[in-house]
Amino acid sequence: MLGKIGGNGVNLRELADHLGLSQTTVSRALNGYPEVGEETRRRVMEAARRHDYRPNPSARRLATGRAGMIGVLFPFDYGLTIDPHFAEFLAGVAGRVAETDSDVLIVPSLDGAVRASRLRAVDALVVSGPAVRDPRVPMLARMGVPFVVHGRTEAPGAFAFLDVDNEGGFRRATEMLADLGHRRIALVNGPTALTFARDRERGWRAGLDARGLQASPGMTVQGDMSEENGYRVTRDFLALEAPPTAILCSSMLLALGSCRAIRDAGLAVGADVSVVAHDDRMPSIKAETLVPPLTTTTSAIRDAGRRITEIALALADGGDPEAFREVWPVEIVFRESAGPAPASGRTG
Amino acid sequence: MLGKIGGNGVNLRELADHLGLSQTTVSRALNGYPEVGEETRRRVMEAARRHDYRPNPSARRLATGRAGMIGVLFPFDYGLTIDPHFAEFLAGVAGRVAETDSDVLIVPSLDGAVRASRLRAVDALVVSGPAVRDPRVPMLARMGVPFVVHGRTEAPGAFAFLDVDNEGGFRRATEMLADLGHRRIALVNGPTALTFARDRERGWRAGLDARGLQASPGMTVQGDMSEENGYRVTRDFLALEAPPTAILCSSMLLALGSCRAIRDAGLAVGADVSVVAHDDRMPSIKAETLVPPLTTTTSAIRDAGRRITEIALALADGGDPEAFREVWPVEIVFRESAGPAPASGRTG
DNA sequence: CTGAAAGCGCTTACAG
DNA sequence: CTGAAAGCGCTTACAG
Repeated sequence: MLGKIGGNGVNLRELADHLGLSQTTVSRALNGYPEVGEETRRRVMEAARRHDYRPNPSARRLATGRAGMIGVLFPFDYGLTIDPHFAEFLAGVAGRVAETDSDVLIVPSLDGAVRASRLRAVDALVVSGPAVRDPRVPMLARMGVPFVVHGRTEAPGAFAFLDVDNEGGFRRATEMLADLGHRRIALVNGPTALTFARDRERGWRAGLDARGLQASPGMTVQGDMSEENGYRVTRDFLALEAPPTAILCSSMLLALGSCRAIRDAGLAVGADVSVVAHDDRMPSIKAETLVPPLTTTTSAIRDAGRRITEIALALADGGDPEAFREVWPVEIVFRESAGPAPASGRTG
Repeated sequence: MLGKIGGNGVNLRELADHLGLSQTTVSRALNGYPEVGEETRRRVMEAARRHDYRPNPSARRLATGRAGMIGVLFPFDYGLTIDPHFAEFLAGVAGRVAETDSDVLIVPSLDGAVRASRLRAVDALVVSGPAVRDPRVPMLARMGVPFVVHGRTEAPGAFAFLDVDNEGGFRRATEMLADLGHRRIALVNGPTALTFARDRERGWRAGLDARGLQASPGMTVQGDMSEENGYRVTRDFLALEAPPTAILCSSMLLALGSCRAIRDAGLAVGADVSVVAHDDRMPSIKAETLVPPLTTTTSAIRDAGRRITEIALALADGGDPEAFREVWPVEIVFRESAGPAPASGRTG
């Protein structure tokens, strides 16, 4: 009883019996094999439709050895604050998978024997939100599951990944701010245990360095990617004796909080304090419609989800991981939230 | 080759041969059946560990008839703006499922024969973000797949659901604002094709009605649940000849935009225009840390995800859908963003 | 173009 | 407490 799922209609044998054909022929007709007679195929298709025949996925998987599923591993810090960007990323993955005959399996964590065994149910895995030292990557490599990482990690081996150029983007943004006369440029970052945050900090340092500026330790803070944290951190920055005149934020939500703190301090975003944020292009927060519109480093996370799924699909088909190591450029979109440093800011 | 997944270790037969036992006994030992000898079980467990034996999920599913998977249907409006709340909801679902030996399967849409057939791979389904007239619900009922809806829908039949009292929450919030002297209370809502938005509008109307106020058509707007839309709608409200003195927002993101528009207009949130928002308790935007802290109607969407998963699990075990029809209360948390109507507001 | 049969890797009555 | 055997519902060489 329990085992009967989905109103359990007919199975292949019953359908074949009904048609007076063999399971072989019916199976071939249904799966579009060329060697089936025109008329036979028509009859089979028609009967399948009429009896609402739906093949048992487990049986098919067992017979073919293909799971027909792409797994998605939650971001590394799952459990605390699930990053809202993940929804957008997942939408990209699911949208692409929906164009195939596979499905998406969510794998919250790799802990536990049960969970690990479940990985056999998957043709390839997408690892989202990797940490700099991410234990999941060597674990997957050891298990021999094909996988592709959204971002990078320090594990040895030529695993597949798709990353955006976080370091380059933040380096250029920092240089741009320096070129606008800013001398104290702060960075409100995510947890640097995560690769994207580590790389953005590197970019920030490199940018300062390139312009002969000091990366003073008090000028970067890492933490939650929340509106609240953006506010709190910025408020503290502005209370400094020598406050930053420009602030880089690792997400739009952080930037929203940052702008709020700036206004609360009676300052104007853009004029008194410049703000540049990284924009993953979540439709729910648009940089161009804020007031003032936000200057951003940007890359569409949904597109990354789509592309990474294509890689996962290719790996599932036996593709070579080394062939899939992509770094997408990060664009800088200049809007009004970034401007020349105020006069007082130049004297540092 | 292709079919070989996850480094394909030993299978049950090989493990049994190696141990000099039957597949029957090994299977029973592994699955914790009581009739296995103490010593035998130890040997089996040990060998399984040493050979990294991981049972083939498809074979197990085929044999037992249980999929070991809970499906999650994307919200109705998937494809356009995927609601960031969905990430939080999914975290609740995935967290609860992870405590079982099942997994989460994402089902973006019910379109297409392939997709529909995939539903057989699932023991029960969670339908998120239902529309008032949601074609997916009758479709699932017809197919006989056990399912539970997050929210309600108008389909006939005693399907399982878990909803929060959107109507009651917004009714009470509206009454509260009216009791504070507000006469023009606006509603910035999501698309009323979706049940939660329809119900909140109903609550708003009921609240106005209860206090003898008119629900003028210009005082509610539905649309995207984005920061931008909150801003745009509120800006338009404030440009009215008789602008609202209080605004209800259907999400925190809308409220963020709304507050921004209010401040842009040179007005103070709380003093000049009261704002009340619905808070699903996304960790990334906290009502209590905004300035001023936001008065909210609130219910934790992650908890709903957990509970709805328990319902889905129960349905998968043959539970009666009629036994699972829950409406959770919506609390009102009073903070500083809502206050008495300004003097000019009382004259309407 | 069609079919009989083996096989995918498990679980589970049934028998001992 | 253990095992031989059937069965879950497909796919796919192999033979014709």
